[in-house]
Amino acid sequence: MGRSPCCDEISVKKGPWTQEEDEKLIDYINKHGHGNWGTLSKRADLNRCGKSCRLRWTNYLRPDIKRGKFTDEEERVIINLHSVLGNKWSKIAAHLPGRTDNEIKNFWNTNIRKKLLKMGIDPETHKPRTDYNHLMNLSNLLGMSNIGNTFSNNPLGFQPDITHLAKMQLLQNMLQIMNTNNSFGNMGNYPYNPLGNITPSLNPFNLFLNGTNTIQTKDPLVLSGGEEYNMIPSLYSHGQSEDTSKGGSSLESVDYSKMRNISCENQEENLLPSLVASSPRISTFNQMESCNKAQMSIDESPSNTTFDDWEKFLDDESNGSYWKELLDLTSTSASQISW
DNA sequence: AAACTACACAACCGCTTTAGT
DNA sequence: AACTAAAGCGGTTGTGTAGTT
Repeated sequence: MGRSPCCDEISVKKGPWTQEEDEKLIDYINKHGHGNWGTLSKRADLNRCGKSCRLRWTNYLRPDIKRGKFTDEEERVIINLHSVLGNKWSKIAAHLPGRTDNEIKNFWNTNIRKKLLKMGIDPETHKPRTDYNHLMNLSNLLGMSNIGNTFSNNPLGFQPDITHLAKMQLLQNMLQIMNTNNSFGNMGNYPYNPLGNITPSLNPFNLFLNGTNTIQTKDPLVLSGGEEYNMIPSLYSHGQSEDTSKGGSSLESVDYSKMRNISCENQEENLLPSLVASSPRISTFNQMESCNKAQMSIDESPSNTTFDDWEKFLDDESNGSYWKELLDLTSTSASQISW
């Protein structure tokens, strides 16, 4: 299993490919196929490393490569697959005809990743972020936006969707924490109690209610989600649209039901927008496959945009009293946890 | 207009896996 | 089974460009 000989031992050209080089490579492969990449570079009169030739061909020159922006549906597929497969770009790419692993990886790192972070979702675990600094920032944001809303002229310049976003994130994070309450009750399994140094009177939910942050910590507190909690709301949980599943899309059919760790028995009770596995990579595929596909809502709920359902869910109630009620409820539940 | 910044994407690097002997 | 070369893969870096100050 030795390493392949390094190209820099030979004096080969590096850096961006010229049009002339591209033409030589395309011309050669069209006539002879690529065969051995190492010998190809010499035969095609390219002063390039074989690896470089292969990469240029597979990532750029191949005729079946799909160019242009990723569609919403492609984005959704990528996110869903990533939640199951992790950074297995080539495996993800296998489900997106015409897209290369490199392209998907770049798209993820420059686009989706940031988008998820902004929404309070950890792009690695696909769980809501639960570090307290993040929650406190949201809390402050909410508090400030409430102040802003009391003035007709909105001196802080907050836009409604900022408030909206902050609420969405708060809700997610609260649900995440509530879902982990079993773990808190059994902290013996954890190396430390993440909330051990917060006194009961400083129940974070009470702080969120007021939009204030009175906890002073030097270091960020990180909550461990543990392995046991079940379902969390997802902002991107829809699988393919109906159109796709009927073959209306060029995307290869993806059977998410075989990939996800979904707690089937709780499925019917859940009134929240559709859900995604909270810790998919922890679960085994056996568990995933034990779920009856018929119980899955993910492939049966077409959505125009990735986040529509969550937004509808949040928009359905008038803001103030609803959120107060919800937060009160959440606070009560949370207080039963040993803070 | 110049300098700076952020972003997108192509390409490289080095490790792992696969296939052939 | 052991070894090697080639291919595959994922993380990282470099570069061009658009947007902002």
